[in-house]
Amino acid sequence: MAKVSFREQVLRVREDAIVSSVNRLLAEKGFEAMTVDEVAADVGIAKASLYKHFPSKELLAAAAMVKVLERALAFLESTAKASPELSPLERLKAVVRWCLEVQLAGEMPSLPSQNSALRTTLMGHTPYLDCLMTVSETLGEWIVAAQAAGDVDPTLPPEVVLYTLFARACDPVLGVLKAGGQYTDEQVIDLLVRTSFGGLAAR
Amino acid sequence: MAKVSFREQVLRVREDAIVSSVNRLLAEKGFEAMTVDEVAADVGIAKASLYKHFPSKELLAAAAMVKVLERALAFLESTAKASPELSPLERLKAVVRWCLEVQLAGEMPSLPSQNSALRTTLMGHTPYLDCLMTVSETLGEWIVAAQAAGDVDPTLPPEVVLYTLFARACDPVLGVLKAGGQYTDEQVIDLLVRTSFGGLAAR
DNA sequence: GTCTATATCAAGATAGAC
DNA sequence: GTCTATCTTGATATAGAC
Repeated sequence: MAKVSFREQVLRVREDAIVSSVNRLLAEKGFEAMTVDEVAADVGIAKASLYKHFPSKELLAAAAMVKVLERALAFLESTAKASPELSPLERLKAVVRWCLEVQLAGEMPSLPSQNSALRTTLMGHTPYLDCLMTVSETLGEWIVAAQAAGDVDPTLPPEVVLYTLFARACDPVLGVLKAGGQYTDEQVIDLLVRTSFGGLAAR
Repeated sequence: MAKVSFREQVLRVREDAIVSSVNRLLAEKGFEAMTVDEVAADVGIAKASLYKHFPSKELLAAAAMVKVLERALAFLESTAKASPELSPLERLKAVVRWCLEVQLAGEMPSLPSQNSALRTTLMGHTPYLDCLMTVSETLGEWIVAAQAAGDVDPTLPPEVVLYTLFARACDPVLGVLKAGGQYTDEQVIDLLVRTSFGGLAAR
């Protein structure tokens, strides 16, 4: 029993290493440009071994998405727990800030919404769907609460707000500003949080 | 002289057809998923003929980008000319609206900012750079004017406003709302213009 | 489960006749 | 310039030994 558990732990650690590599490579190069050979080389195992753990490139990406969604979920829970005094709007801002930080750290996998093989895999991947739904529901509650409090525009459909927040996870403006090199990471994040919630128009 | 001109016209028409196909396929599937075979089949010519016109897949994409930038430029000029009474802010909103309309029409090519071969080609493609610069300069003037008029947040760096506007050309929220099917095209566009300029927070 | 070696195939690009 | 046929490469995936 102990031996089995040990082996399972070793497996888990290895798979964690794989998913971490995938996560980083997905963030760096995107799904199409990332090759399975690269992943194997990055992890330091043979490609065939990799395929024993994850039977396809699409499932590799799915695992990476699950991992980042679990991280997001953990952040949501810690925010709700550790900072109950924060208003729903402040929480939503914190979520966007977290998204941008993860992106800046090169840990936000970006998947093409157009790739159909990948889409099919994701739509059939229960852990992914579960995580995505949980995150969406939590954010949805915060959004509705923020609207009720008069902090988020109540005339916007909540789902539009939700999608707009999700889109911050792959906002190309972040990379452009970062590449420009004339702002610190903190300034870039502040600018994007401001434009997301405050808009471009003067108040 | 007349004969040469005629031949050149035929060539131009053919290349226009090619670029139109590329434009549509890029909008539909993205750069990586679009294959040169598809383009050739769509245009109705052999692949080798295609390569006589455009020596690489990257140059095909560059031509598509130039075409859409030229369309954008024409829109900017017609807006400035036909509607001199519009405020700079209203013009900027019209530009975003135009971007979203082109996207909804399936005519907005979307290129991955990560692909390095493509990036290299674009950065060496003078017509592309020229068009991009002209568009950027025109928009930049409108942005500064809108800030001076107190309509656009004057505390935002103009370039941040510019990049945020450019990003509307590949906003994933558009596709998600469109796919949801519960809004008309006009409603989707209105929602995105509102969130872009007004932000998510209540006013 | 891990490895080396290989099958398989899709896609960018080209040769050469007309 | 257009075509058919082919080359070449790179990448997903697998076979089979240990």
